[in-house]
Amino acid sequence: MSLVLEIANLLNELNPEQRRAVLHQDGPAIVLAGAGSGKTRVLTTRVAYLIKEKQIPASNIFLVTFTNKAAAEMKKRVLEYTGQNLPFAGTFHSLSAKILRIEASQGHLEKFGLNANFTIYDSDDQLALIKSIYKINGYDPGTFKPQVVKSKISSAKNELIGTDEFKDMAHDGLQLFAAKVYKSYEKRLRDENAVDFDDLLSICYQLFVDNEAVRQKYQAKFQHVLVDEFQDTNKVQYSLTRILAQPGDNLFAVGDFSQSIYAWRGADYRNLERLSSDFKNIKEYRLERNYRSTQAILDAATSVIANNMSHPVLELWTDQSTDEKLEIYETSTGELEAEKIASIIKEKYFDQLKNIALLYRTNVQSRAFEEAFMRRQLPYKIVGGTKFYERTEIKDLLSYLRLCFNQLDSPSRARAEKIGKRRLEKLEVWLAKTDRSTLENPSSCLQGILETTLYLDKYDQKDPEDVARLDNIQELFNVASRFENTLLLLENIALVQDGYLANESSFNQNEGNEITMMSLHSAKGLEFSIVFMVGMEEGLLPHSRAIMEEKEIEEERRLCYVGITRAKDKLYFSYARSRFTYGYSSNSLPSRFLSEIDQKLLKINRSFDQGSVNSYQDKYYYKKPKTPATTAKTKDQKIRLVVDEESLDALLNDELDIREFLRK
DNA sequence: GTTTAAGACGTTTTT
DNA sequence: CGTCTTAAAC
Repeated sequence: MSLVLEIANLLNELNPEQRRAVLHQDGPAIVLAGAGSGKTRVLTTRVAYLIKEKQIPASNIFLVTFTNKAAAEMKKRVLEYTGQNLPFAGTFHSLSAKILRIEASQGHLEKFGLNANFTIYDSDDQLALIKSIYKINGYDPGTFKPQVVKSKISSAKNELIGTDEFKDMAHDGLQLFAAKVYKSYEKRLRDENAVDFDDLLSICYQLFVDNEAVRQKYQAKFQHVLVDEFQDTNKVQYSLTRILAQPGDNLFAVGDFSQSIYAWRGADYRNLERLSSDFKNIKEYRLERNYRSTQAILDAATSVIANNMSHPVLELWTDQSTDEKLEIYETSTGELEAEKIASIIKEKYFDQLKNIALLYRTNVQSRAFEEAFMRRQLPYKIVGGTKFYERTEIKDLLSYLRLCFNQLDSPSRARAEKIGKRRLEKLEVWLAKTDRSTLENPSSCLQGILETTLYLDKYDQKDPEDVARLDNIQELFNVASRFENTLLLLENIALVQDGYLANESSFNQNEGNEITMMSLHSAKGLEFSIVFMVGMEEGLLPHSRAIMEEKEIEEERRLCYVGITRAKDKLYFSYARSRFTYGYSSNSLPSRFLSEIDQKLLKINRSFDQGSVNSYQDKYYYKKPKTPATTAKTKDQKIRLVVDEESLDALLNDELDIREFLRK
């Protein structure tokens, strides 16, 4: 008996809407898939359908996602369904890198100054390169910060804007300056046989545009192109997708407007709409049945997101009815907010901590909760934070490793010089007399580096922090031993930033009984039985940086929507009436998003604890605006402009910076 | 080359 | 209030 499931069985498990999408025939399709509507299942079942029913070879399917984790999950499921591996399933970046490696070895990337050994620069390397350009040219880092210039260059590349075009478009000092740096930056990359993250996509696209033979080769190969999270594509990703889908236009794009939360990285949800105008014959499918949350949670999510005017929203529904309300907790201060949540968890959920997620807008908010959890001995883990490959000791060793294969790699050289000039000299002597096969073996290369440079001498066995570093180095050895070739190891590390590959065992879901804490951004794609959305305040969610622009408010609202739709059974909101930020304590207002939720769905718990403020006026809160987009805005603006006595005093006494105050 | 102190700054971060 | 960067001092 075969372990491989029959396609009919797979189709049987789908609802009619899902099945219609999976059975889409040739030509372009767009699938608007709401949160928790089973989009991964639809994508993977469709791939199985293409392979088993349509006889499409697995290697002729191009399946692209945004994270390595999502790609791994889909590959796994397709393997279960069909018994076949998908060689071209991955992230935009990893798939582009794969294509570039192949073409570089054919000499097709010479015009980009790249040979088959090209190095991939990560975000730190990019910054190092830019700083080095500043230094050489005597640019002042105070006038235009390297970080800002870096992001300008990055967005230009994502928009497929070259150095000349960028210069022509520049109309202010910063842009003119960035144009200069951009030009030198590109030259340096080419001279150093290197690409940055953005280049992986833009050079791949450029190659397809310039080289007809190469383009046709891949267009013929990839008979079907499937894209996940299409609302998060940027211009170069959109263009790549389009060009690869030709000539058959067998493009299957899955996405959800309401979950677009990466505009600041160039993602443009309008790409979903653009599909409909670029492909006249496109078929649209909608998945609105939700398998995750209770109806109350879905109604809350929908009532919030319905206030977004610039994109369509889905109406999620479920047959899981419940009369369980969503709860709001108000406390007087940020510290008490953490105490309150910690005590609720301790009392009600002590035995199911692993089902709990605590979500916040900014990472600094985690601190108060960590302290409160520790006091009550509630175990927790934080998702995000410093990544494995971003640690000093790992980056140090990686720079040595990279120098073994590309001596032109300036960020690695600079780093190695910083570790010690003598160490670097010894390394170079060793490199000259060591044969290629030793270098290509990851373990012996690393071993050789450690023996030559005496790098481990930097650390003290008695210092606990250093012991942790030594452990990390051991972990790097473990990762290295799983690769046949050092170059492959380096490429993997460059493309897998979150290091889940390094900690596979600990990454395997929550085996321990711990509360999971993370930012709202990190929570996308996950689900938890019990969710706490904390810091529901104007200034935090929506973030103070976003409150001036309606467009940005809408992105914050989508972020709120993403948070709400993570919850399966129970959802809590909390906010504090005053909060310490940047050393100042300031009064805060409940988030406008709370007022957008139907009151009937909510249970409000106010605690009139110590420090209760008299000026608290509940008439301003929790009133659903009649015509959301406009009244909500003016009402909130009115509130914001009121200067309370406390702030006024502080302002007059110069204790409070006016900008600080206006930020709220 | 390493340590220390003053100074600046403060959202999110799939690759 | 913290963290990180940079300059200045050992």
